[in-house]
Parts: sequence; C-alpha cells; structure tokens
Amino acid sequence: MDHLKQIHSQTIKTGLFTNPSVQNKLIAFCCTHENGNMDYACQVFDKIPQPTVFAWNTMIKGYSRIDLHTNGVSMYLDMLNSDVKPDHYTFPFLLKGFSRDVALKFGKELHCHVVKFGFGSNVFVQNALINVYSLCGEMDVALEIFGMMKNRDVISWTGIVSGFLNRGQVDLAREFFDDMPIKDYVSWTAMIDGYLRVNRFKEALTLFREMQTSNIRPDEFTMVSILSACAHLGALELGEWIKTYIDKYKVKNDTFVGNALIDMYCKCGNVEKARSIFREILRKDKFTWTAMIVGLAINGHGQEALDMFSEMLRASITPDEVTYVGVLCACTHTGMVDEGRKYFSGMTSQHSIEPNVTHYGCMVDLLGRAGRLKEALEVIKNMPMKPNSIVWGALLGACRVHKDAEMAEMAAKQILELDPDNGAVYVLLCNIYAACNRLDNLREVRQLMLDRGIKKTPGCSLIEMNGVVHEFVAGDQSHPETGEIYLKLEKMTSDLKFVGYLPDTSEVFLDIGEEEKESAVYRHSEKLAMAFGLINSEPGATIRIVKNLRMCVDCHRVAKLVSKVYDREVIVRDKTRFHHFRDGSCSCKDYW
DNA sequence: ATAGGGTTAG
Repeated sequence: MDHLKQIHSQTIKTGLFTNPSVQNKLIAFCCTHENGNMDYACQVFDKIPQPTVFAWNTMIKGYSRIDLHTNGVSMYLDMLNSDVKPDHYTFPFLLKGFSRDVALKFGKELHCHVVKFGFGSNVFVQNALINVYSLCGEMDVALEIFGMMKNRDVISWTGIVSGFLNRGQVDLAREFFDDMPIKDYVSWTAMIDGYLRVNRFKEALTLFREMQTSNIRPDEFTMVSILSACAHLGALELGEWIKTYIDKYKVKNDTFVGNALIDMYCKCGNVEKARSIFREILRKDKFTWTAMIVGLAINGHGQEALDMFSEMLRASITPDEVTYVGVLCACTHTGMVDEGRKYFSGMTSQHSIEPNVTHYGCMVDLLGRAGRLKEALEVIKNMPMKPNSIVWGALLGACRVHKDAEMAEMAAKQILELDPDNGAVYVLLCNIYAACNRLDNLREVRQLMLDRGIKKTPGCSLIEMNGVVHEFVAGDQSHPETGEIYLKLEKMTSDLKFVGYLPDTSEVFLDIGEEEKESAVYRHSEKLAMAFGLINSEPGATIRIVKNLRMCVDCHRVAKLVSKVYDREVIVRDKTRFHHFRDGSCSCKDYW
C-alpha cells in the first residue's frame, strides 16, 4: 500500500490521474489486493469527477470482499443516483458472499433491479440470485429461477443443493446432487459438508470415498470438512491419512486447515500432535487458540489450557464466547473452582462478553462436580435468563456423582417440564435411585417410563480399525465377528477377575437379580469395543473408543485394568471428556 | 473483472 500511495501522488503531480484507466488501476489494487485498503480506495474514488461503471463495480466488489455488503449496496444506490447504469458485472459483485441477514434485507429488492435493467437471463446474474434465495431459505423462488434458466451450469446446481442444505433438508439436497449432470469439487464438498451440519458424519465419509472413486481431487475446503467429520467420529487413522494427503499433494495448508487438524487431533485424544500443528500455524486466529484450549481442557490438561488462554491474550487475540466455554471447561475437569469463578467474572469485566446460558451451565457443572451442589443451585436461581434443560442436566449429573437423590428429583422435574420426552433424565434418575438404594422410587420411575413409552438412548461406541469405523450398541450382535468378540469379552472378564475385578452394578436400575445385572454391564458397548480392539491389536498399541454417553463406573474400572493387564493404552472419549487409561490408572484421576 | 463449498461449545 505504501508503494501505491507513492504512485498515487506521482499521478497527481504529473497530471496522469485524470486518465480513467489510471484511476481504475489504482482503485482495483486497493479493492482486490490482499493488502488492499478500502478507506484509501474511497479517497481515490472520491477524487474521480465522473467514475465509469467499471470503477463503481470495482468499489462494490471491494466491499463484498471484506464482507461490508451494506456499504456495497449504498455504493450501488449512489451509482444509480449519479445516473450510471449497472452492467452485467454489477449484480454478481453486489450479491457475492451475502450472509443470510443481508440477503433477507436486500435480496428481493435487488432482484427487481435485475429485472428492471434487463439482466434477468444472464447466467452469472441468475446464479447469484439463486444463491441469494438459497440463503434466505426461499427455495421456491430459487427453483423458479433455476427452472427458467436455459444454460444452467454446475454453479446453478450447487446453489440449489446448498439452499436445501441450509434448510437442513439433506435428503432432498442429495436428490438434486445425484441428478447433477456434472459435479465438481465444490459440489462434492458442499454435499459432504451438508451431512456434517446435521451430524451425519459416517455418511459424510462415505460420500468422500465416492468422491475419490469419481476421481475428483479434494481441495482444502474438502479437507476441513473431512477433518471435522474425523474429529466427531474420533477417526484418527483417517485423519492422519488426510494429513499425509495434504502434505503429499500440496493442498493449500491455510489456517482453516490447521485449525481443523488441531481439532481432529485433540478430539482423537492425540494432544501431542495437536500441539505440534499449533506451533506450525503462522497466522493463528481465535479459532486456532480456541480449538487448542478446548482440546487441552477435554483431555484433562486444565492448567495448560489456562496458560494457553493467557498466551492468547498476550498475542492480542480477542477471545469469544466459545473460548470461554473452553476456559470454564478446563477448570471444571480439573476441579479448579475458584479459578473458574474468576474467569467467569472476567468474561464481562475484561472482554465485555455477557455469559450465555451455556456459560451458566459450565458454572453449574464446575460447582456440581466439585460437590458444591447448593452453590450450583444458587447459580441457577440467580441466573438472568431462564435455565434450559442443559443447565438443569448439569446439576442432575452432579447429583449422580454425589448421590443426592432429593436434589436430583427436583432437577429432573424441571427438565421434564421443559423437555418431557428427555429419556436420559429418567435413566439418570433411575441410576441415582439405584445407587442410593431407594428401590420404591426406582420402581415408580421405571413404571412411569413404561407408561409414557420413554426409551433409553442406547449406549453406542465407535472404534476405528484400519481406517474403518466400527459401531457397537449395548448387547450388539450385528458385527460380522460377533462370535469372536463375545468369546474375547468372556476371556477378558475372567482374566480381570483374576486380578481382582468385581463387577460394579450399583447403577444398574433394572429390577433383576444380581447375576443379570452383571450381564447387563457386561454387554455395555464400550466393553464390546474394547474386546474388538484387543482382538485387532498387539500389546503396546493404543485402543481409541468414542462413546455417545458418559462411561459407567464399571466400564471405567474395566478400562483401567485392561490397560494394565493387556498392556494397551485405552483412550475413551465419552460425552463430555477424555479418559486416557494407562498402566491401570486414568488421566481423569477418577474425577469426572 | 462475473456466480457455488470450509474451522471452535452445548
């Protein structure tokens, strides 16, 4: 820019500035170069007595590039006021990169202008309009434009597919996707990402494999989506394969990719690799720091997460509300109650971030897990917004750990008022009654569940072996190697009993005999996954499991013993955090 | 000079 300013003053001195092509070149640099500067572009633009439509277009493009679409729209209106007519470049520039609220605000009106000025059948303009309506969720209008187009191309199709994905209508989007005459890497990535947005991660991976068989090269956008899927599924092998692919094929390794890699490594329990990626990222943004802070927190490195937060502030990166979720989570998982309170008040006083309902949930979690149930309840009573079922759920979870049946009843009642079909609440309440030996209450709730047709969310564990994700639900017999797995499980249980394992059935709430209770915990999904992992690995190996619910006490104990007896590192990611089992103990130090 | 896809929590 400094160089440009020199050139600019030269042109004024020499009188060259009056040449329209020189003016346009100056503006174009400010508007499109990565070190450009829109303020300076304005200064130059204001000196031009009669800007051409090209100059106006360039200014509009510049604003859309830095997401100041409102400025772009006022520029466009100024242009009309100064009697310059838009051309077929104006609308694509103007509409490019609209966000949903901008699209809602200006979309229809600008569509009228398109028609009025006669660009309604220009492919570029039509595609831009499809995209605007797709953002607004107005698929009927988007489809109308699409239907009228004589020359629809891959971009028009992708616009429609994205529109349905924005509305969460993945299957409908998939029908259009399958009908596309030509698909390129953008359309594939959009569809893959659509599955991610509705938490259908395995389908995202399946589609990625199809993309590869179709010989379409993924780019860095695709990689980010796939890494995110790996993070959710705990699919480390595939994640590492992606990392190798990125290096080998020189896929652009930007900050987005780095951030997604950090998240993937952390969510697969490999903090060491995440740290090394973190160090390699040159331009760290708030996502980089936040992903690392959250990752350290859920892996039990609370103090390191807090150190990382201080370092982030020293690097002058402003935290957001998600960063603070990570910070509070770090305090929760390591029992740092006073620090947690300090950071909570710092949110507003230091960074003017008003705590949202999630942050109050974190505070309830923090106090509750530390056994300070009354204080946790005080937080709920004093919070400025209505507590949701997550906040009450945090209290209920704490009641389970600290076996407080009275408060659990109260919390459960609150949740069921907000969310009557929440099966997990009934289950938790049953766990607590069972653990407190309040069998009459237990029977009542069991009956209630039957009467109301409430189903328990089945426990489900994922384990990745040789790049394939295997899924087990409690008591699963659908796996092709199921016979072998149950044999291994039996052998495992007897081996462990030999070193002192006694099944812990205190939380089993089925009204059944002790022997059946043992067989109920025996069939938990993470045990099936562990047995499967043992069959398919050697001593010294790491077994990684991702579970959809919290681990039960019995499985936690079994995992500790498995790590010692069979010399495996067992890493279980449960609903809220990681457990790294090594040589008979767990990284959570039994605080969870 | 033209339009489509990507990251952090719960």
